[in-house]
Amino acid sequence: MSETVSVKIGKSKHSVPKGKSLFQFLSEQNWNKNPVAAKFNGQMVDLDVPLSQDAQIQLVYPGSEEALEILRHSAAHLLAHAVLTLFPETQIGVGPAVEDGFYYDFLRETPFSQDDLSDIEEKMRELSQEDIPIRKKVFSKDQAIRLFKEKGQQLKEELIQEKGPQSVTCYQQGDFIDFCLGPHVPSTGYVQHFKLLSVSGAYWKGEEGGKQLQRIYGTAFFTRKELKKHLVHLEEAKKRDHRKLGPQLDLFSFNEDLGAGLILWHPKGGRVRRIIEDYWREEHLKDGYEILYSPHIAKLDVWRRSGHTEFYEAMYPPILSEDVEYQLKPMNCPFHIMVYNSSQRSYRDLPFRWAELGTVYRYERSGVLHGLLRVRGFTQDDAHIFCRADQLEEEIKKAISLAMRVLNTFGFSDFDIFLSTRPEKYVGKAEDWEKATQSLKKALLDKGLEYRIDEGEGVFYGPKIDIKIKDALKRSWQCTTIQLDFNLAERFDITYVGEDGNFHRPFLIHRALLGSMERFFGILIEHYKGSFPVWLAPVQIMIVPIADRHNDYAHTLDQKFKENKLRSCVDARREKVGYKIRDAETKKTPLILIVGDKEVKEGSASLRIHTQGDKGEVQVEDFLEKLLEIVKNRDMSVNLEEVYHQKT
RNA sequence: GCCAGUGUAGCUCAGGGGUAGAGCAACUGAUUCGUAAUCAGUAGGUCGGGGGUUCGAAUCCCCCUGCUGGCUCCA
Repeated sequence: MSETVSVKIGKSKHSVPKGKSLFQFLSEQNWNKNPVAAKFNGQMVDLDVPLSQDAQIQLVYPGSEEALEILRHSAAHLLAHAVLTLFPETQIGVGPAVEDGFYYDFLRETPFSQDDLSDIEEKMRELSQEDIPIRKKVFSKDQAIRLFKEKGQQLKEELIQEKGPQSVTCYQQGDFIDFCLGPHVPSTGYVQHFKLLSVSGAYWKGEEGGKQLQRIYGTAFFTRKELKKHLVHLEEAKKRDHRKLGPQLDLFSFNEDLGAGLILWHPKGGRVRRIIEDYWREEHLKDGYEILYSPHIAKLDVWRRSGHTEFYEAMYPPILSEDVEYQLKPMNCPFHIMVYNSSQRSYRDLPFRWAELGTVYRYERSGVLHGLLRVRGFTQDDAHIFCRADQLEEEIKKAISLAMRVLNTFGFSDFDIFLSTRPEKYVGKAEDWEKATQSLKKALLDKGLEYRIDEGEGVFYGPKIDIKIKDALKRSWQCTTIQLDFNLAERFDITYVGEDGNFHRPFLIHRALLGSMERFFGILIEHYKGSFPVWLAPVQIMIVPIADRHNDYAHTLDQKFKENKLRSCVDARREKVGYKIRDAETKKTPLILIVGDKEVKEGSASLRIHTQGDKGEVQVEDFLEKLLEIVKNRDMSVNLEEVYHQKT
């Protein structure tokens, strides 16, 4: 008589012969859905787990995040399997599932080419069709080391040596075996809808100076449809690429002769930037900020004192002037602190809120430069707040509100907020850290904002709040940061005279809302796909006269708009209307006004809205009034429909 | 910085040892036109820069530079 165990799968109870694998049991039951793994008393396991004890089992089905991660992990194994089949001399590194797919690192004398990639993908498909069972194997550490040594897999050998426990789990599919914790899908046939995307370099164990490996990236899904959707999404992202749209829309450019990471803002980009800056200033003044200006260089000693020479790598070498070394500024902080220290401050003066659009220069290594998002010269929307302990919480709240208000206006309403707390190595007093961290938490709580705590992940000089915004494609971008700085406060010995007549150290809050003008502009371009809302668009209205005889009227309208501080333009070229409209549409002009005989006679214009098409005739005064309202309110939508009733 | 790929007209791309090509854009002319491309013509390039191999280099090799995908970095 064989022993049985009692297992509860979901809500149904079963009595099963002890030791039978879950997979086998499910097959016998003709389980109609296709799980990929299971949770055995809460622990994630493979489906072929032996049912050796009474257990509560939850099956993991496609559709869940966990299942997708398992699938992708198995896809990574399939990739390595294919690579070793085609190129047996290759050594395999590590191959995890990542955010949008998976990768596997390989060590090989000749790097993989694009052609290799399609061969590998082809081989993966073959192996998938063979539907090879994936089995978990447990070895002793010594056995495992010997096994991989025999296979010439030194990287794996090294990994097991370093990380392997006494009993080492491996996964085998056919003649491919990998050191891995799992779990995995039951067989290679589960991995069907995948695509290899790119090859790149990667360092062994992520250590710079370590061995250079070849990393192959891919993605995998449970259905063809999902895979297709993801690939379309990638295409969509490409179409929004600000590096493409920027020069196309004549917003900015780079120039090889000028140098890498240095931006040329064109007139149209300059317009948008000015509008952003004007708005930025307006909001800051509302919140009691003062605007500062500071130089682009300072004596090297300033940066020695601030600690930047010591902690900060990304500085350009000093410039020598009359035997004194000067340094191009990578930060604005010391300047603001010097303004603070320019006179004795009283507790009555605080808080100070000082903001500056400060242009800084950082030596970013060539390989990290990326469009407007990572450059060598950029303008931070910086500010420093000096306040007393009793003002701290209020000041943080104000800064958060300002950030939210500004970001909302630009059309961002989806945020990820992070609070980083004290790391092991830190400067300043522990009690100040505690006080500051509590204030940050309280401020977030008060604002009703959800946030995640990165325990011990703070920078050495103070706790901070980071706000990441999500754009139209749900991609996350770091913009706002609100940081306490105990380091500079001490190094520059900032003080105020308190009510008690003694010197006290104020809290120093460092904060940026948009991050940098360049970066934020890049994000905006991608968010809006180059089609800016009316209040931001470099050209808001394109006036299109149908024939030469309508040019005068077109110019009259143009003049009227300009007098109202609107950005309009007349396309008086001797081209057909269709041509001019197409041109304006390609340039993503939000509003197009067409004027012909009828409009001249009636003092009207025919309105066309970008991507929405013909909206019919409008009365100019009426249109102007409504447009001004939209611009004044900084209405994000280009859609005039709600405020504008289409004439029939 | 590292690994790999890549740079031909303003843009998109063809040409891969034997006189540099197309479409769009630009310019000129004709067309005066009603909601995403009118027609014809003209001009435009040290093929990213430098060096080498060769009778001859856009093409092959080396160095530099920019860009792209990653890695590392982003106190």
